[in-house]
Amino acid sequence: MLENLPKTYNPKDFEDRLYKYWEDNGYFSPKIDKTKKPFTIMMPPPNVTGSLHMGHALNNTIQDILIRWKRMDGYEALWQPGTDHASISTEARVVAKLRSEGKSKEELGREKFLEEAWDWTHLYGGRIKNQLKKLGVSCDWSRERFTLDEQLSKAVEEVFIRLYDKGLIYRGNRIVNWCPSCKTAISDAEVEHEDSHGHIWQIRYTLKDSTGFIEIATTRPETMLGDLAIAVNPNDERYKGLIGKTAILPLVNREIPIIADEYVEMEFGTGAVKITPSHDPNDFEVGERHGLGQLIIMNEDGTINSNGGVYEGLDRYEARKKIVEDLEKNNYLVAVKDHDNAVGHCERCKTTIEPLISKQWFVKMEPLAKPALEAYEKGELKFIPERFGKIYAHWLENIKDWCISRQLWWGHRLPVYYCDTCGEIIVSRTKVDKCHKCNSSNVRQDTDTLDTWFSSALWPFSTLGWPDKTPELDYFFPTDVLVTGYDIIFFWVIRMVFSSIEQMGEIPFKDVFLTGLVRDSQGRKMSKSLGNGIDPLEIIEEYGADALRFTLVTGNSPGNDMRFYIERVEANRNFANKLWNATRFVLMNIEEDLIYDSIDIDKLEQEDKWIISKLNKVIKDVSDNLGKYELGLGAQRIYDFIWDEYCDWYIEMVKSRLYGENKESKITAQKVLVFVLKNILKLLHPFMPYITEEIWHHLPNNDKALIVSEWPKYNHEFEFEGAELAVEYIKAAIKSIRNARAEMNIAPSKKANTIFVTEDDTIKEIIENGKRHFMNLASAESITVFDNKEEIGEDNISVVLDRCEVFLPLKELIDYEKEIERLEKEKEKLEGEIKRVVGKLSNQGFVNKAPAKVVEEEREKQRKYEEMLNKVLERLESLNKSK
RNA sequence: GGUCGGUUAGCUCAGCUGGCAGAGCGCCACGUUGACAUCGUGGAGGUCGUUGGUUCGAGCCCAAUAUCGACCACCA
Repeated sequence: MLENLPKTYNPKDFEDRLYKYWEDNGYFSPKIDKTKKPFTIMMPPPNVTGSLHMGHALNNTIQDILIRWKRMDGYEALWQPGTDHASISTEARVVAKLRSEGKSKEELGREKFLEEAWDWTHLYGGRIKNQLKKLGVSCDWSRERFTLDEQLSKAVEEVFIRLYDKGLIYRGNRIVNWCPSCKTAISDAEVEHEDSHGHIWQIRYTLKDSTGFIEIATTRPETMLGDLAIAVNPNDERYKGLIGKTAILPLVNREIPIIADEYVEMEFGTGAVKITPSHDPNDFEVGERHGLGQLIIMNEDGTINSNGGVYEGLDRYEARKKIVEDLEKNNYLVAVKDHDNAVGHCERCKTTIEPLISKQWFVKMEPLAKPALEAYEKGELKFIPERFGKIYAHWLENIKDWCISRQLWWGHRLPVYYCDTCGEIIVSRTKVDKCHKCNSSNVRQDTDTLDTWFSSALWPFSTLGWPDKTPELDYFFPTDVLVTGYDIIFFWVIRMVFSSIEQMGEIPFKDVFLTGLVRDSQGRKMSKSLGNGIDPLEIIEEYGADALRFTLVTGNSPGNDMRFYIERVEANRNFANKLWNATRFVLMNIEEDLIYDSIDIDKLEQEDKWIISKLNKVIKDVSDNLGKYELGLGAQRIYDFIWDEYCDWYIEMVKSRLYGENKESKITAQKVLVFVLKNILKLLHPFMPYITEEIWHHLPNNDKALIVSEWPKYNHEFEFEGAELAVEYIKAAIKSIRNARAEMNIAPSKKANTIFVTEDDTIKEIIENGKRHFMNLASAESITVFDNKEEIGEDNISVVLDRCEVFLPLKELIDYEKEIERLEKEKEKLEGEIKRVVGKLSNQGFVNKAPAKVVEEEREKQRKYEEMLNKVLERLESLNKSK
């Protein structure tokens, strides 16, 4: 007996130790080996100051499964890890921290603030890395990168300058989404629209010539302070006479023109729209068309500015309230109606977005989007599941320019300088002290930083050393698959694709595997505010990383949200325990000095061939599943094989040989036990890396770690169809016998002579060969095989099988009422089956058109069921007679 | 308004190219044989949301419909 395992599976005993062992041995670090194929995955960089949540656990588990599989399958597998500086959220946290200390970012100044931010980063920066390690991720930590690393910053700067030089980055005064809380512009992708129940106010503007008035409708009355016109549709008969006239803006008393523009929809509201070019994207365009100019009425914090007259200083919502009151007081307000519309919110802080005209930097998207779309349309870029391709394409087809400047300090500062003397804009790789145009030294760098996603868009190549030509970039790029949540397709996936095409000339990855959300057991999104988040680390602590990993990849399909149930983790922990104990059994029953590395096919017995043949199929299926990203199916396949075939049947079948006298048979069983177990461990390793590696080191003849062992291959020598059929027949027979005994309440300990009656030579042979199994697994005391039942007495339990009948002469235990009941049930079942089969076969269409194989199978079923039914009827008849 | 998902056992979900409906949990009965009670054996439980269609054959394909959900969207 070999070194034993502890009696129960306790993952805490070895998980951390094994992780260190893998890492210390450099197993996570691939080499550049041109004789081997690379396989690369870029880890979506978590926020540097973030902490591990179920979403991370899910997609990192998936990535780890793929990486471990490919590594074993002979690839140089690089999994590139790192973290993201997450400008807006990190900055918000540092600002909040400062506020709690009674300080503000402004009074601290840029330099000091950045010091604070770096302190914060260093304080929390290692946390998520250590949490990921707990999960067992086999990424190459020696290559860890951070988006603010010097190298990556260089890449950011390089891309900015290249795009600027190509005219793809420009500065413009345009309507942007402004977050009054974060006090920065954000991109369209960062705005979340949410339906809200609001109001629409109908307001009367008097005409200057006192000939009447015009009524407009608005959902944001406070913006009237910035009105520069009223627009109507040129085809609107109601207003034809008013076009060109002047209206007086209520409360403000500004004179504004009534203009005609196609943009106005006659059916909506009153058919007349107030135009506020500085605070609404549509109005902005109308304003441009009609040369209305601009009037900004709001400060960056959402309060009304000095252009708002008496309303100056009020928050936008206070101003709204006050303005409505004043309108009402002065009889300008005609009506208020309930009105639902979608309001934009800041993705980070949920504050309502204020559309605001502002001078910002933009990336011109159309030329970049086009090839990104083509890559998808040509099929170079694939999505799993496919439906996400449409979402990707739809976004690209409707893309708008990307606002990339942020009024934040934490991030990549724009490499842009302004000459205050001559107004020149200088974009430069190096610090600029003097204007190259007017030679003035009155030059200052732009204070803005870039959108975080601008740097993460470069992640697939910046982490490999770009813009330098590095061997890593040459070997590992492009990557193979991206695994990420569907919620960041717009933020990240799309931007990586076009950035990569633009800078590298090719797509950054071929496949995009999208995961769904992990929700709580009630189907709610896990969130901090709800307090319903489940901490992966707590789960790992209690059940082990393997159980958590297995839970996350089974029981759902890619791209679908999943509910997280602790019961499922428990079930998977139990599975690990099952494997653990199966291994203990094997270890208790093998010999130390035996060589287990080869098995001799000639010496294999029936059940050996059966399990090896089954294993062979599992190897094929799991490999296929992994290749198609069907991780859940693959995991399930191994689970079933381990539990239902290896543990429930093979181990049970082989026990008698292990305890028996036949030395050679025993050795063969021992070798097969170990052989199959080793293969199981390999197949399961990507899913449950810890337990498999731990067990592996207890098995004999293992010279290297499981993590770098070879992935099993399908082997044609292991196709044993005959043995498979035979063992499956035996299994079915054992189940039927057990069933009959259980229904008759006969304890398994009560052994019975078991008499088989069959004329079929194949069946006879199977039974003869399977005697042992009936004795051990079907409570048989002895086995007898007869050609017919004449030699058998009357007082039996009978079990009808395919081409065979089994009799258990347990006279004193038989309750004939029950036996009849049981057989009646059997009869009904068979009659139902026969009805179905006969129906099918009497359909000429089926017989003529279905594949011959299918028809033949049905015929065979008909024969089988009818034969079995006859036996049941016979049996019932004789029972009723003797009653 | 547009697009896309889900609807299968009591619960949560699988179900690959159309060919006898599956798993885990839960439930019922029995079980301490030296791997495992984190277990074993047996069992109950489903008109695959509804209606049509295609097909020899539909959980799967098509069309409607109901319902829940997600995403996109500048109707003031």
